[in-house]
Amino acid sequence: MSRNKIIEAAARMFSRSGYHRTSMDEIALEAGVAKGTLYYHFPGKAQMFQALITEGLQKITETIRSEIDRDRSLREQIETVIRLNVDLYLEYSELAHIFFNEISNGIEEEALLAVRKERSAYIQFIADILVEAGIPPEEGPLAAAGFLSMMNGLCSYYLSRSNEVKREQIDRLLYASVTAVLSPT
Amino acid sequence: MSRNKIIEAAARMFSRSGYHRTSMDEIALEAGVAKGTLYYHFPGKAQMFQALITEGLQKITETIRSEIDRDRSLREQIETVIRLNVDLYLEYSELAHIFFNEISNGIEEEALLAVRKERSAYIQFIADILVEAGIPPEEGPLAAAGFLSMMNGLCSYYLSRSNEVKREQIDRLLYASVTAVLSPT
Amino acid sequence: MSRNKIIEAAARMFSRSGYHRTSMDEIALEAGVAKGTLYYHFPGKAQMFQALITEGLQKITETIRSEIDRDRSLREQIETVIRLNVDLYLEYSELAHIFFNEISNGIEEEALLAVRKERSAYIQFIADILVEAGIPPEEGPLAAAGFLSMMNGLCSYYLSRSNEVKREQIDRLLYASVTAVLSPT
Amino acid sequence: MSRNKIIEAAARMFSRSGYHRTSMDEIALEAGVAKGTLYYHFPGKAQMFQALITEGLQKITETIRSEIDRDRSLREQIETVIRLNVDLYLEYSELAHIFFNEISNGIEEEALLAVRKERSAYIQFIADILVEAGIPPEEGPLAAAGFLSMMNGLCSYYLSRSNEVKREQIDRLLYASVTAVLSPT
DNA sequence: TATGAATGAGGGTTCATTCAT
DNA sequence: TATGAATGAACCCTCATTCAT
Repeated sequence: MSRNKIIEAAARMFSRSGYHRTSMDEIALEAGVAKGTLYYHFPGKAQMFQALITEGLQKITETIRSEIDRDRSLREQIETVIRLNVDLYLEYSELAHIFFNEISNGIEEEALLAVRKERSAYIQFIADILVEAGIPPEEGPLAAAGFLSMMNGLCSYYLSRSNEVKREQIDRLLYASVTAVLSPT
Repeated sequence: MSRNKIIEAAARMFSRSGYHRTSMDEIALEAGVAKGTLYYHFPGKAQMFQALITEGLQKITETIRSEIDRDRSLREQIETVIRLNVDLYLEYSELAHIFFNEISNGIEEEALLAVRKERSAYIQFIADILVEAGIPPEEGPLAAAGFLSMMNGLCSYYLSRSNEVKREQIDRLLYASVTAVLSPT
Repeated sequence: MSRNKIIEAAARMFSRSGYHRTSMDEIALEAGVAKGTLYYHFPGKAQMFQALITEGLQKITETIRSEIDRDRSLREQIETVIRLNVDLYLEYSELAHIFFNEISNGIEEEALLAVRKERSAYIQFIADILVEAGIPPEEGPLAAAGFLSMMNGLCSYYLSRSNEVKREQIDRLLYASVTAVLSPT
Repeated sequence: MSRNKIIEAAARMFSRSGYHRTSMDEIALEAGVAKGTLYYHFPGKAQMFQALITEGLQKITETIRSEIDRDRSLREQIETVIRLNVDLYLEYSELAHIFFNEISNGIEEEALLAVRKERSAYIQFIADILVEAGIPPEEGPLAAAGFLSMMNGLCSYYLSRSNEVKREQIDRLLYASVTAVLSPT
């Protein structure tokens, strides 16, 4: 079906050039369909982006959840969450970047709200894991937001200076931060 | 002089609506000058943004440096760095957001590089403080990048949910993270 | 049969939103058929409009003719023509409006000509009645065109200002105009 | 100034092809300016149309008013109003047609209201003249609307069948109608 | 007889930038 | 030093129509 081709093409293009730099023409070209086809499947650019985020996050949360279940110790669980998030970020860096940060720009209001909701849900998803790991419940979402942003920043830095930084450092710094928050002095 | 009026107007508008949502017309209107005047003082929008960032950061680094000098203990210095950064972020949130994240969009290459350089310099500036505070030198920049991003995320979250979160929590979480990195287990 | 459902749906939609504001999607939706079905029954939008007009007018002229036959006096006949025309206009205002005026827009040439022909025929139909009522034959069509347009304008005005105008005024003004033309000073 | 060139070009194009059939590209081409220039002078197509109508009507009402003042008898005044309106209609037929009828289509709400207001004002302007000539005040606007629509229809018919109809017939029919309304039986 | 996914030409609009004054 | 009219490439979106099933 061309809907999938479009979603995938859009993910590629957004991840490569960002939301605004990617034109509908380019997405159509990349997907190998006519421009009008985009509008047959999605009401507009913003809603396409929204669908892409929603459907992507669903897969991601499912993956993380199932991987965590296999782990025994708390430490392993946290390490898995970190590892999977970093993996995903490094693979879809630009898209993840948009998801975490760039949202507020020129996206249509309704779709923007939907994406924000998606983001809140993901933050809550991470927060729940942190709470289970021992963080005070009322601080969970904030800590999760901080964790994800930090990851975002570390990965960005890593991608632009991969010669100076090793991948392990990212995981280690994140792990240190998280455990610091878990058992505050 | 018009130049200052423009810089200030641009800072206000960018901070209010973001880089792309702010048009040159709006900046001219806000500054109370004609559109052409913008191009008399700056080669283009990107360069105006760059000037704004450069000049703003100069003031900021100076402020932080002088405030730190007054502190005695290491702990006080770190707390000051955190406090000042959070203060600035909360005041110029959107602008800070752009500075830390949104850079990759549709900004002209050359100016983009210049802004990235500024950002690297600021990260290095924070890194130097962290190194002085005990972090291994080769990890300074990455840790600083992580710290700034985390602050970014925490403040964003705080701004959108100020009823659920207290300002103190931000500082505390940041402090915990930083110290965790300073003395890894 | 689908064809009828489509014609009726189209009449409703055109009457509600006008020819151009009504999309083929909307007609299909209103008719409860798939979009492709429209093109199974009609070569295109314009031809659908044309069919709608042709078939509608046939019913209308038959109605008027049979109603007139029952009347005895000239005065009654004229009053009946006026009353029926106004009734129809007020019921299918937008459609009637299109029929009388809006034809010249973006309708395909051939269908446009067909609709114009229908309109001429209807004008001639009214003209014949007027001639029978005493108007000079060479002036019949022009007078009929004037009569129909006037009705059009009066009804439009009435529909937009129904609180200021009474339905009877329309009929009265039309009657006065017609009789003035019948027996010029 | 190019604003005038644009208004004139738009009047020509709208008058030739109607509002919807005329694209902004065509107007720009006809005016000899770049497309963007249209948007420098007008917020959009609808507002351009609105400006065109407003400014045109101003000239027209002024012309009619000054010409009427020279006439002595009531009869002359009415004849003048008829003559000038018909003249104008025949010169800018399509534009006048749009002004009187096509308004309701795909024009932006706000501009649409403005044009409707303009039309109401013009109807009132004609109504005032009719009232002065003896028509009951509460019937003035309706009669004026009827008069203008009739003129519209007669002129349209004349333009499409100029070989069958003489210009004088239009004026005569209109005069007969008006006087019939002035002194109802 | 009916479907609906796919098309692509065409339309209105935005906006950073230029330049004569 | 400053202006603002003019530009035009780029963009998002609409919609009548086609066609394989």
